[in-house]
Amino acid sequence: MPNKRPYIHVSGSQGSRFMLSQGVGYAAIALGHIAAAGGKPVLVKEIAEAASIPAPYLAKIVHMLAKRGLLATQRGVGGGVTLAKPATEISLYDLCEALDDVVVQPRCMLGTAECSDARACPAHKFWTAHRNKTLDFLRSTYVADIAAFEARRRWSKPADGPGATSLNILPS
Amino acid sequence: MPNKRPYIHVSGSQGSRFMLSQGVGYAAIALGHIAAAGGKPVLVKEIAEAASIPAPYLAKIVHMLAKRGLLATQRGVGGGVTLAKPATEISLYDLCEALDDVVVQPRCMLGTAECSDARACPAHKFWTAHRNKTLDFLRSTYVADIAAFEARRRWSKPADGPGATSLNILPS
DNA sequence: TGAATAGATGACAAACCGATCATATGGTAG
DNA sequence: CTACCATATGATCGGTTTGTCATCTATTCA
Repeated sequence: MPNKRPYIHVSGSQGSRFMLSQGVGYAAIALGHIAAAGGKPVLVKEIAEAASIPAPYLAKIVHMLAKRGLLATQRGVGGGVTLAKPATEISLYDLCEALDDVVVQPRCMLGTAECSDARACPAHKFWTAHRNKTLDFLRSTYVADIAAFEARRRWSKPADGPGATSLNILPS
Repeated sequence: MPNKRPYIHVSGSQGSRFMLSQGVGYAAIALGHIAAAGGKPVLVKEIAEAASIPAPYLAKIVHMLAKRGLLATQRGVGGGVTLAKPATEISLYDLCEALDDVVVQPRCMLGTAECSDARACPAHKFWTAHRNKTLDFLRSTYVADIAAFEARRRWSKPADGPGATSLNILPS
């Protein structure tokens, strides 16, 4: 339905620091779709069309997630993609790990190589605490939450106020 | 002196989401050095050697910051780089803006194009609050703070505990 | 004027991410 | 066995950031 692309399509790496990689974003939405299907295999093509994600690229992400044990794929007629474990047991953090997002690697905010509690950069104290909050969110947000959020939004009025934005997905 | 490089040198964009760009990190440390010189012009080469930053790359960053009005450069004998305004008036946020770091651009955590209060992605509420804290830190941390932090660390024992890590640079 | 100094500038390479295309491979159904 | 379907896989491309190199230009000083 939406011919306006719901993703920021950027050729090249283009940066985008301070957000998850595009791949993890795609994965999060895709797994939400798969979870919503309730165990029935879903085609990569279907997901790609529904979420306006480039299909060949999504196929590679799906393949990687299958290799890492988060998805199960089945070729041939009647095949498709299913979750390899319950939607309540796959967190955003798991997706970041599986897709090697840099957010899971401890990095200095300023890029210094030797940055630790013992030898801190000027931003170290802030960044350590801030990063922990990021990881807490990723570890406590599950594919099930994403599916529930998307399902709820589908019943709310689009572009609605509080109904569309108050969700249990939000810690603190 | 340090032949171990204090920066993570990565050829290529390599990602590094969830930190500032390498350029902003270099700029922050470089301006700390310049501020510490107390108004005397500092050579790009000196800064580069002291901080183990690639000199030609630093030269470009310095040039950009000069174009944006944060630094003043002077060629010829006795020349070098000085701050164009007081160290207490140049924030990390200013550096990010001048160097077009993506942190200053509002972006959805999951990369969706249409993400707003009205049409939120599952991470929107968390991310909005989290991002505001990031910006608060950047806006309230100044080149003067960096210079002071580096100066203090120089007097502390290297790799020391609380003395080296407790600093006024940390909000909350 | 000429030499030395120091930043300015442009060309270019490497690495990575996002994306696309074509083709191979593994399954199911008849 | 054959046709068809759906994922698997590899080649390739464009764009961005980071980094290197060579050269130009501006300034100072003798």
